[in-house]
Amino acid sequence: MPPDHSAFAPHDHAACTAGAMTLAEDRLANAGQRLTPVRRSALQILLDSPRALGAYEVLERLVAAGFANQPPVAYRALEFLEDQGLIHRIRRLNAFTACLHAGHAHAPAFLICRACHAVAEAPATEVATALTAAAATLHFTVERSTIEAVGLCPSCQSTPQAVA
Amino acid sequence: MPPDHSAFAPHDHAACTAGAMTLAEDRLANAGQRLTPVRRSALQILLDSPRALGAYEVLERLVAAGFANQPPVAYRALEFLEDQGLIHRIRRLNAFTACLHAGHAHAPAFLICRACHAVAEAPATEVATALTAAAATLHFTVERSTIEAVGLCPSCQSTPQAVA
DNA sequence: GTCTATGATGTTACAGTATAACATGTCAAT
DNA sequence: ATTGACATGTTATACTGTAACATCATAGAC
Repeated sequence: MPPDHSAFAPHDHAACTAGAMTLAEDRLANAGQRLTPVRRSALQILLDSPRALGAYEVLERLVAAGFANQPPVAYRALEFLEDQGLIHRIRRLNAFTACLHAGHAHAPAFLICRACHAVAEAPATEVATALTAAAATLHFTVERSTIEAVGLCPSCQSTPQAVA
Repeated sequence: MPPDHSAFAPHDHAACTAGAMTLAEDRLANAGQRLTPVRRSALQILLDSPRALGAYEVLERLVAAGFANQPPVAYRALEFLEDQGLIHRIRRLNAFTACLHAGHAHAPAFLICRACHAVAEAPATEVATALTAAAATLHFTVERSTIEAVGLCPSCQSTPQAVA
């Protein structure tokens, strides 16, 4: 993995997704969970997308793959995948993105480019630690966290199409 | 202010809200912005609420105060107040909460109790710093951030009604 | 004082996001 | 074969948010 490996840097995406799918299969097998056709398709759809997709965008693609055109079809698959840690929900975008590091315990941070709408997952152990510590001073125990940043990715900083 | 001052600790809430309203008036006057009746009401509604309110909950209360029962009435007031830093949007809840520290530059973290649904604002300078640093390793520049944690507040930890 | 530009509000209509509830199907273990 | 648990199909609806345009109020220019 190159030192600056991230969704913002060029990389062999096909290899990423193939690996992620294999990893997902292993993880689910170990957890006694089933990667049914609709779940597998939903995961593949997100792996194939360079940006986060809304539930209804995922649904469109699922329909193209032969599934029924009903919101619960998409939402159920997405909920399952999120519970299993295979995808993440980006709250600011009402969208979902595949997790390329499934398997690591992680409370990742998401970096959302406001110009090109790319989303990258950043390692955020220190961020999560700081958050847990801040919460502890109020005697609050953190179970899950949402950490998202909006800004400009490397490419969009150079090409100043960057309007507010 | 007591050392553990927070939304989770008992305090003179009426004094808080009165102070916050005064502060809001000052800030808006300095910024050349107007605290119109609907904006003032919306802010008061959020100040009076122990928990974050959805836009439509705010709208209900605005209607009770004599404003029109139309979504834009609430959304416009809320958007204005958020732009001015007087309230915050909690993305995980699709809800809004008054800011009791308006005036300080801050990228606060929000602690959401999953049992009683109280929301507290935690000082999060270190969290924001860590996030900016993590982003910098990917050459991403952070402009705004969303930092939210779900867990258990002090009261709900003691009284184990705490179901998942 | 009245004109006018700006911002705020009223109003209609709709777009987008998400879930409840119940029927049906599938599959594995007994 | 039966059953129980999980998964899917299906209908309907609830919740969240915004576009677009008309009207109104306020403050400053003259």
